[in-house]
Amino acid sequence: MADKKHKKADIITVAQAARVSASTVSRYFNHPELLKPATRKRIDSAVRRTGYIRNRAAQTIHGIRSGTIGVLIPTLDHAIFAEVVQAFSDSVAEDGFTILLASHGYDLQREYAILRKFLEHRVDGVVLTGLDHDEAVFQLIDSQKIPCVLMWNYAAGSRYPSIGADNELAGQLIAEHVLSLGHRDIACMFPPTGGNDRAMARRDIVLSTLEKAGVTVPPDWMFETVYSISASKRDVTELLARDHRPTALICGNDILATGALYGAAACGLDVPSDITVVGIGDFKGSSDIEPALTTVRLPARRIGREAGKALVTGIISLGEDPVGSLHCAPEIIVRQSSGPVSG
Amino acid sequence: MADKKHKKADIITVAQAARVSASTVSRYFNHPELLKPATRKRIDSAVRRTGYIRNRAAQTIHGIRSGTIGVLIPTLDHAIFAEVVQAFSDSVAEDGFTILLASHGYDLQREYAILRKFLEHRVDGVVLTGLDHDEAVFQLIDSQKIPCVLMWNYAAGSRYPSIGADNELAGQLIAEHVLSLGHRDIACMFPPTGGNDRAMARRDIVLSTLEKAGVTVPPDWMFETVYSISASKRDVTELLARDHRPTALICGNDILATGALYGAAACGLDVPSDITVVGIGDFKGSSDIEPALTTVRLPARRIGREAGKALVTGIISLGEDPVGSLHCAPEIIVRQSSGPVSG
DNA sequence: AATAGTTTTGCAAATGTTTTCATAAGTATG
DNA sequence: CATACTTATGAAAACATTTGCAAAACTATT
Repeated sequence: MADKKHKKADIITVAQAARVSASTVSRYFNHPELLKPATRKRIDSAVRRTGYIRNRAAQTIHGIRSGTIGVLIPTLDHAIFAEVVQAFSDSVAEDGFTILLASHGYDLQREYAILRKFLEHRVDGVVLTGLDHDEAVFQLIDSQKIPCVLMWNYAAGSRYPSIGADNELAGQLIAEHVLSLGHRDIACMFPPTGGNDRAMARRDIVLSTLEKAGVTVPPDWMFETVYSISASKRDVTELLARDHRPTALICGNDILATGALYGAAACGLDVPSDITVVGIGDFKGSSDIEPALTTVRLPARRIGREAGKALVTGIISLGEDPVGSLHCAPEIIVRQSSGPVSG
Repeated sequence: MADKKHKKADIITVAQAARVSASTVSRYFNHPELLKPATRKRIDSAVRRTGYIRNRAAQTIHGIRSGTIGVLIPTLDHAIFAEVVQAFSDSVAEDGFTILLASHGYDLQREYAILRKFLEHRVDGVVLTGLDHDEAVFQLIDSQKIPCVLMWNYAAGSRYPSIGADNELAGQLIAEHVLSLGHRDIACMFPPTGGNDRAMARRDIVLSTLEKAGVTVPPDWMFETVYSISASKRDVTELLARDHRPTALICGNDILATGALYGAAACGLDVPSDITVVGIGDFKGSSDIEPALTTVRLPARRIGREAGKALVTGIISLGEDPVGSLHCAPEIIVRQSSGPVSG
């Protein structure tokens, strides 16, 4: 159908084909109601014949929105982030936005560089993951006066509107649950916390909640384990082989907890009668694993959706009513992997 | 640091601050070697003081590359796609490209619309997932003369260079493995195949491989199960409750196989002595689950990386040497979930 | 110190749009 | 059928850059 000429069709090509001026073609796209129906039809056919595709770059230099949103995440390799991004993308796509996606792998320096690149592309808004970022990052966003939301975590006084779950609350909920079952000999396994405020907040609150109840986690029951089922399985296998075993294990996320369940199974121990295992996140498989995992639900899809809606609102009504933070509350999900301390 | 003026800084603001012309500032970025070191320093400081950020949109209308690549996937919710995208993104980021990401949810109509949007943004190249797409999609890409690769699947005569695994081979490998263990009573569980050439190809080749060996799968042992651990667990629980049970179950992907393992455990059956369960994909947790899953590895990271390298090459050397297809061979991974037929 | 050659810089045109303003074409009113 | 509106269209300026060409500023050579 498309008469591919030598050069790609521009608005002038279309104008000539339709025997109108370029301005009229521009109006055809932006204010079609201003055109006579007959002209509209003529242009319609010309667009089709020439295979014209609008050039957003040319529009963007007029201060018109680019229709893109920059999404900056640590990594897609954690299923939960993939889920958030998917929901976010679907949400903003409804309003015609496309996402520019990049991951920094927990490297704050890279985050700054990526943000700059986003701004070069004149994104209409940006989403960062988590609350803590380099001060330079915040200043850059400030200086560009571009809408921004912090997704995934929630905190009342965040530097930009935050939309997500309160991680401290999540950690507290799971710690209290374990305590309420009577456990006192508790081990903890968290991912490395460098550059990862989420993991850090969770760990700290878990420990302080336990301490408030008079429970101290001995150093050799504190594991820093990379985000991987096999690493967790390995560490847990090692832990459970020792003479003195904890009665409960609190994991910083469901992936670690999954590995822990596998590790316990490999050691021939029963969960929860021999040991209670809990996670944080409520990832996809967590309800189906045997035994089903007790965890705290972080509503990923909802967070992504709400963050998308909020940012789009911020972009469309630029400045008018500033976007507010939104707490998507975490929720304790008690399943079979936790039970009262036996003995 | 950035003196935020009222309006955002443009190249002219910088030029004035550095007491040079706009052209010189442009050269500072694009051909710095043409400038006198002293001028360079002056501009450097001006850029810093004004907080100037280059405008790629303005560059792009000069036919300069936009530095973006459109990535079109079915969904991020399948961890394996997230992994491919992550690897792809990392790969092209090395050459300064940023990805525009969108998912079509297996809706071919939406795929066309998204592609158009990508082209409006003047992406330098596009990646589609899988081999089968609407003819209109291919024509659109043809007409724009833009580099394209088909990622994830491989097939010799694909319409555009394909970089991925041969799904037929993957299906054949797993079917042959199960047959080689002596199984004859075999059930199959595949995801719905509508609009999903990968799943379709896998299913068809599995069935035909079995048939070639004289094994026919009865209709009530053919499950069409949505991509979810719980759905699979449910269906498998139902299957295993029947009087006549298969000795092996071939699943279209590792998620379904994981659910099947859980289902078997819930029914009190032992894998593999009561039933062999195999998957396709070798997803992240598959090696750690108990029992570890026998599957076919589809090298997601490698595929993403190679696709990225190939597309970037295609973009940079536009036209010169056309990108070739690349087969990232699937590989059978025998673990504990499969065993010889007993009985 | 004049000349030729080289390096550095600026001017102006070009890129593909949108938009303001002005003009041309219709339409209703007297 | 002239007049005053209204509606539809075009011309040209504006947007933020890059780039070809020409001029200016150096350097080296005599």
